[in-house]
Amino acid sequence: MTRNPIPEIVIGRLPVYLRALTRLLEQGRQVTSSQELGERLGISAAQIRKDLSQFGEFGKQGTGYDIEFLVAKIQEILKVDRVWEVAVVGAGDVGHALVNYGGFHDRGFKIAQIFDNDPDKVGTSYKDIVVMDIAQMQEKIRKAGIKIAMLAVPASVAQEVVDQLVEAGVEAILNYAPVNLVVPPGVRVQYIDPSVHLQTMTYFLD
Amino acid sequence: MTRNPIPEIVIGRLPVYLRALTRLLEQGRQVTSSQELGERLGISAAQIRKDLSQFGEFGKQGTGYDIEFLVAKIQEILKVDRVWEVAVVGAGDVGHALVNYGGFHDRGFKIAQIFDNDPDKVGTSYKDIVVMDIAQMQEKIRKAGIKIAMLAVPASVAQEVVDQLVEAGVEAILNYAPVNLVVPPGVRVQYIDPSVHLQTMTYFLD
DNA sequence: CCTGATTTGTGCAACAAAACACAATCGTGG
DNA sequence: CCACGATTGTGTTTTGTTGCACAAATCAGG
Repeated sequence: MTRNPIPEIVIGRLPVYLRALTRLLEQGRQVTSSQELGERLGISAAQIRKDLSQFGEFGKQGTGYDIEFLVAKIQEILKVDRVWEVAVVGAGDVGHALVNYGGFHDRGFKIAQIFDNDPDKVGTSYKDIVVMDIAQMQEKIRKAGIKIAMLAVPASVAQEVVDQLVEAGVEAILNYAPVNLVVPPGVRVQYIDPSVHLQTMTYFLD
Repeated sequence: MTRNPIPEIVIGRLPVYLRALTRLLEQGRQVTSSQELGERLGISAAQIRKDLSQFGEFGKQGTGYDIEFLVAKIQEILKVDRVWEVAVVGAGDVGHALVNYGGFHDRGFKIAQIFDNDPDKVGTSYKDIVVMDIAQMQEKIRKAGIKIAMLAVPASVAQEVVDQLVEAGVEAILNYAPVNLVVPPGVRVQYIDPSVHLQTMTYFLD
């Protein structure tokens, strides 16, 4: 039952469910329950059931959830039942690690383009992808119809690059630069800043 | 004024405030308001005021907040008014990028130890830190009294390493491995998984 | 010293999320 | 083919979070 506006917090949990379910599949499991999943994720069983029920009835009473089926459903909901081309901006250590990372392939993403403004880097290859000049970024992204970018540039130029990305049609940005970004409505940003993550934990240390 | 149990969601916003305030300081600003801060962060002014008021009265009516003072207060609250030694486990691309990253220094963290199980990597230096064998991890971490670790190992061994870290006294883990970790009460985990972050955004794409 | 423009801190109301609890359903084993 | 244990989906209750609105405080200018 595709209900009206699904809370964003629910959407945020789906990738976590998906990751755990995929792992169960790899372990040869065929069926699981909200209880088992909840124990593994530290989430209540009721919450998992309610989250999933927002999108349909995927389980069987008395039995649980067929993992393969549920994985397919969540992939469909999250629109990762396809492969999205992604652009990486910034060919420093982070950009390098992202390009080398093998984990995107099975999860709906493929790094298609890399950009940097350093002439020494432009033209070199990361894996089988040639680093392009950031001056060509907008044209290349628009031409390829890329909607997703990962931003791994210095904080000082992040906002400027974001403005260009948005103008080129990008609608989802994973930001590794340690600054808040201002984007127009309809464009989403997710933040990865190790210091921020660490600082949320130090509060609880002695 | 209520110093009792502060909601975790509030704690999670403080590092973001801190980052923005620090940036304002760098720009030479001395005073700001909840309204200005809110506009920059996409958060309501009321929320910022309420969050901060959980810890004390840091602003001045009619004037706003003295940025330097507020930065100091938030650093104190988050316990990043000191420098925490951090251990990195896994000397692959991610571990490498973390060690090279210059952004920890001013934000309360210092990478003090790196571990890997690859004999080819053990003994080599990343920056000025020598990669140590993971076999010595528990001893080294315990001896140094390290409470914070960043985990950048393959998913298949992540839980096993975490168990060792916890046993060695680590209480906060920033996990780059794409798996959910099970930890005892009192130990905190934060997750960084680019695919998960991206998948929360694809839902909203066309 | 008074007035008006700001801006904080907060009580209260509105909204959102999580937990509870249970009828309905399913599969199994006797 | 019946009874029982397991498990879902969901209406209701409980708990938590956010937004609103305003008194109180502050400052600048005349």
